[in-house]
Amino acid sequence: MSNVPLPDAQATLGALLRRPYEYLQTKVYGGLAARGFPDIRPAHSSLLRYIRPEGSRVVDLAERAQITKQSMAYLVGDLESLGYVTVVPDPDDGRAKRVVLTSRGQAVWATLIELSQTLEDHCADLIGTADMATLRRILQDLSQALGPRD
Amino acid sequence: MSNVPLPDAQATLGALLRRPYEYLQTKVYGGLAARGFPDIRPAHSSLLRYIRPEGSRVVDLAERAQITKQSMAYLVGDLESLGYVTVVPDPDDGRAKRVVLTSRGQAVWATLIELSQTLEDHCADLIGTADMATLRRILQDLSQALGPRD
DNA sequence: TTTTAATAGACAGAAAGTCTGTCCATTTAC
DNA sequence: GTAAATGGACAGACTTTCTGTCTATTAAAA
Repeated sequence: MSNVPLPDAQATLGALLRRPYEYLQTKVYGGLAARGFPDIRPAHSSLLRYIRPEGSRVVDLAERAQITKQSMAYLVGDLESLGYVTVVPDPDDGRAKRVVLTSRGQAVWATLIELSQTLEDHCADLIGTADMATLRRILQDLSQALGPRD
Repeated sequence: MSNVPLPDAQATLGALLRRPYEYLQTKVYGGLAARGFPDIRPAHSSLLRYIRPEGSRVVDLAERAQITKQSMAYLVGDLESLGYVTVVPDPDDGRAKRVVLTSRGQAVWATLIELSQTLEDHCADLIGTADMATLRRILQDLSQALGPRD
């Protein structure tokens, strides 16, 4: 009687988005490991995605990554101990510090972007460049429509 | 000199996929909480996504969700203690057990699907039904092209 | 200008969710 | 009928997140 799980949990929009997202995630972090950055983990992307060239404060990073400042502070400490970032005092605010990428941090950042591009090119090969362009366009429209922040 | 973070980590395909994915995730679990299921957490979706009406074994769930059987066993134990699933012996295999949704589990499952559909409809309103259909079509093609499993 | 608010971060502790490693019971294969 | 494979249980660890509290400093208000 109870044939409940069948309108297919695999056909939701969320499921469709998850598949390529996890593919990219796996390939990117695998690629980083293969290129000499085996200690960079997915959690670190919360910092790497939002850090600015001139350095960023912990609160700002936390807010953009949508996690608590304590969680971001943990990631900063972790990446600091791994040699990817340094923390320097903020010249404009005695309370604050700035998180800055070391040269190794810049290297990992550049590799991240390069891998992302390569992976996207691979996907474009699979579905065609026209569809990839359309996919990007629609996702961008959707992001915009969802608002800059919830 | 070092203007490294600027080819824009926010413009990658991964970033574009993440935005709507996290939106859906937030809204779905918020919606579940609002509808009387505040104890269902995102991690539980690894089980809820793959459980079958006739019940599923832990190893099967783990394999489909791409986590270890120990991790899946943890989720099973958790959902069992919350009253969403029960574990019954597998009639065909003395070693095995079957994880089965309780009626409350079926209720949360149905609510999950309903929320997903409502959210997708909302997105379709934002970008138009034509674009939503195209988005689905392309994501489905991409999933297919990426292969059934890595 | 002093007092009060808000802000940036540090520290402590806890919890969720994942992993590895080991073990037993049962089933399948030779 | 023994050996290998399989489903699951148990123990322990680690990562990543959270809440709560605290200090130092800055900004706002009196």
